[in-house]
Amino acid sequence: MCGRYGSEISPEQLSLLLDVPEEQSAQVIARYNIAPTQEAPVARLAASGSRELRMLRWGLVPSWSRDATRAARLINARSETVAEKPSYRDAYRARRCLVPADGFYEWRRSGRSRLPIHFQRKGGLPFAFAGLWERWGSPVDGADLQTFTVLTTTANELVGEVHDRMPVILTEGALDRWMDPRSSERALAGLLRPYPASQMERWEVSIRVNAVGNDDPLCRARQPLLL
DNA sequence: CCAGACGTTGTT
DNA sequence: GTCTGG
DNA sequence: CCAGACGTTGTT
DNA sequence: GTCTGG
Repeated sequence: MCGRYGSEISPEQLSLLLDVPEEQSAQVIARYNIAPTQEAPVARLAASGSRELRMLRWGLVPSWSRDATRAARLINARSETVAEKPSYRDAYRARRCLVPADGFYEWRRSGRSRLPIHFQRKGGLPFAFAGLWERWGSPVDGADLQTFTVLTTTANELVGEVHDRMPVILTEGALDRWMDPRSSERALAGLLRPYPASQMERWEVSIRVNAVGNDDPLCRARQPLLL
């Protein structure tokens, strides 16, 4: 699965990767420990028909939710069932998005402790998670909350040694196909595959990434072997 | 008909 | 909002 | 995902 | 153990 990630991508790279205006990507800062309930940049189709980059909250809240308090639960959507699940199916049809990143964390349980491992494309190349976004308006106070979730699939061999699920990573042509409103459901399903293990790398990092308040390059620094 | 769920993960 | 269970 | 709270009263 | 907040 994917419950934390990082995005150290320059505005130029972001605009190139996502096809969004530079005046929007220029506002985005590098992050090393993005956690559920926090705001993060997401590329989506604007009303004009072109793409826009907007800050949305991680943790999808379905439009029919009574309240937004359980949002932090829906940080991931299983790609195998996303087209049918009531919480996701409308967004899957009409509100797919791209979540820029250049790495993510998985935790290995060792007794009582949880040891984080950083995963990235070889060389740290940027990519996008396949995402969905949703709009929720409180009937009471007129709030307009916009949220997103990250799709997951079966883990590849590299991630599988830690967890059986991993986020869906999109690169190159897959980004446009994911975002194309005309893509068939069959075509979309074909994109929701594990990214090849041969094109990824991983290493252990410090448990300082466990605390959401730590958000700096040290979060992804290689952890020297400790006794 | 109304009431209640609607999700993922991990662990047992 | 929509579906399932009672 | 992990960390931290999980309760009430009264006082500052 | 379970829920909420970040």
